[in-house]
Amino acid sequence: MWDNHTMNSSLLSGLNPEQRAAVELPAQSALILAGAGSGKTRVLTTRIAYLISTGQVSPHGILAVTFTNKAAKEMVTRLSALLPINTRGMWIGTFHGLCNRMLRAHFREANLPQTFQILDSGDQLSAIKRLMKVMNVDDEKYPPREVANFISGSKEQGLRASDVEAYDPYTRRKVEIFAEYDAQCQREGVVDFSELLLRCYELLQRNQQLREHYQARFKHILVDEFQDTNPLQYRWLKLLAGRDNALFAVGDDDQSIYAFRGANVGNMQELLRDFHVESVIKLEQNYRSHGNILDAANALIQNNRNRLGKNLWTDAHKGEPLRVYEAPNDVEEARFIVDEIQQLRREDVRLSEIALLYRSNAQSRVLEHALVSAGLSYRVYGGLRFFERQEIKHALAYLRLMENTDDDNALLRIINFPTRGIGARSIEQLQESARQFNTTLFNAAARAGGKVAAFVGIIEALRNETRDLPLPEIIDHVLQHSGLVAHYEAEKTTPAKRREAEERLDNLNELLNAATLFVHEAEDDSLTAFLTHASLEAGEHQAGDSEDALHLMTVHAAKGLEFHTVFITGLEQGLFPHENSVNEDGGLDEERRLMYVALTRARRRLYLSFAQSRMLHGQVNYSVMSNFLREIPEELLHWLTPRFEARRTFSSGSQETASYVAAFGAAHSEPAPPSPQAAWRIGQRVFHQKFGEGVVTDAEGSGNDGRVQVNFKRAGSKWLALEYAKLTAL
DNA sequence: TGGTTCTTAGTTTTT
DNA sequence: CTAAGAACCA
Repeated sequence: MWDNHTMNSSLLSGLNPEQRAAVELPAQSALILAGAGSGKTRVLTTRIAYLISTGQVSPHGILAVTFTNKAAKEMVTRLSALLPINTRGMWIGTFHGLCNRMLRAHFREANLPQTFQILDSGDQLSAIKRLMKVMNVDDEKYPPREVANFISGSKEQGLRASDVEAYDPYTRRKVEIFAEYDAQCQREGVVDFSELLLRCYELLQRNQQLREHYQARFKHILVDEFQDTNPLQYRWLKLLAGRDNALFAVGDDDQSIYAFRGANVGNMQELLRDFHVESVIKLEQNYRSHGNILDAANALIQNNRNRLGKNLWTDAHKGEPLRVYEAPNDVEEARFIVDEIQQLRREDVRLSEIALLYRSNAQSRVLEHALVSAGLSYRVYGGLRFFERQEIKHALAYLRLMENTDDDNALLRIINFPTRGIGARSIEQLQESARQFNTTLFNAAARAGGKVAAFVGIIEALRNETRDLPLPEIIDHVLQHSGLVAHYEAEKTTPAKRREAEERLDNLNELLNAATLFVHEAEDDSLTAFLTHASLEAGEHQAGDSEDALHLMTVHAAKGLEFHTVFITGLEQGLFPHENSVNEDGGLDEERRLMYVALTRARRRLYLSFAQSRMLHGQVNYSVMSNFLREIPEELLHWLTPRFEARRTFSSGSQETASYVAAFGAAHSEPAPPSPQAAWRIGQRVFHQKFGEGVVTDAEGSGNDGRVQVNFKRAGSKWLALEYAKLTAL
């Protein structure tokens, strides 16, 4: 036992009054509105430490939920630093991780096999495709992607197939697929991500004894990033909280950027009502950014309706203004960024302290190209993750099938990989026979003869040979004897292929390392546990983390991170905000929150850049500056190029114009002659040199400064800046 | 069965 | 443009 008094004073020292109030709240439900950089994680972990050290609850009675494994890990790390306790047995994890834990503990009650496997999004998609083939569903009319979203979306609303109300034949068919898909998963002993949550929710709902057990246990439930919870997650929390437990939710409605995937910010309002929350505490003091950056973020986000309301402030200096750069095109934008980074390096800013953010992944290309040319090292985040690589998925499929022969998904992935002469024809026969005998593919394969039976022999041999071996040895054995290693060794034919094959072999080796590490760190070092780990933690990044490199990522991926310098690139209408979002309701607001997240990533320096034209889908696209940039007060900005609007007032031939053209000539080497046409009318037929014939469908601005939307016969609908696009009336 | 060419689509995606 | 997937041929 330690001295409560000293422990508390050291715990609470350094907290501001609001943070402290949040930490010291009595045991009742609360909502903490925590702005960007306001010390949210610190409050969450200190709250846990406080509850434990004041004896209000034992570590055993805490349930702490996050969305990412990274956040969960960080919480554990920080907690261990605050308190001399063993965090191992504590229930701190992601929604999915915790649900998995409960389902494993009560697999019988949940009607699952002990070794049930978890399908990631890719596995789920292939399971759906396979099923749709069996059901004879037209995948043109029902794109598997959409069906997958429909199923996951329904589950995230807490709905089973039988609960979905379908009023049209189209939806009815999707519901049928949904029902069949669930039946298939059940047969095969697998669960997808949303099933993990729904199954756990149903388990607690139906099983009074279990529910009461956990309700009695978790007196304090703490949730991070509460604005990102979906309806099912919220119901799960409500169920566990029951009538008496305290739900401590931390979130920021202004940083809700996952509504497109089912997150429901409305949960924050519901929480206030359902839990009779008396204490809403706002954490508005920001410890991250300089004043100008926060002022810009505040000004921007004020344009959103339906906010809970919050304004960030800081004790820090105003700092520099935000630097704005208008480039003639995407390549020049990248070149500018490279120049600035080289300058920053001379000022001793480390590369790893600089982030290049963009709205969509495709934008990284141009940037990467410029960085490679300049010899600057960088790292693109959010690419293919370790456990999602083809060769890793293959290796895992062997392991999964050994563990659970009902897993048809796994079987289909490897029955002919490496190739062993089992083609589409044989597989079809196998599926037919499995259906006939109402059994799994593996069982059907065992009855078959020839190559198919040989495959069954391979799996059974692997199983027998690895029985009772430690995990890394199991994996090593499987890699060697499945033929995977030999397959990739044999791929080393041409130099180009050799590099690829070597990389894949390296990754397989890395899988072995991952398993070794896992055995050392995990409480449960069984194969099942490792496979679960592989599904739930697709694995951050491979080696090379130590190198000083720039960070390239989407704005979504940047949430929760911070950098000395941030470049927000591609600030153009149609790109950011993205045109697809503008049509969805609430879409523009979500885009604005995304911009808010982007702005608040920067500690000291922020660059905002946009390009007049950019290569998109292989065609040059012209666009105008993002409205989000217009929403930032002028006095916070420092334009590195002449301001967009200012140029319009130039009279031709003036000195200013001449110097401007000299400096930024690339895009203006062929200044568009003033169009004789004063304004384009909607419905006007026009001709464009590159896109051909089209019809004006919309117009903005006036005269030569505006832009028009033209629906081209060949090239589709486009927005064109009249200043640059040469349109002829037809 | 495996390599080729053709077609088509192209936001964001913690698990 | 370019990457993935399907259709297509050897």
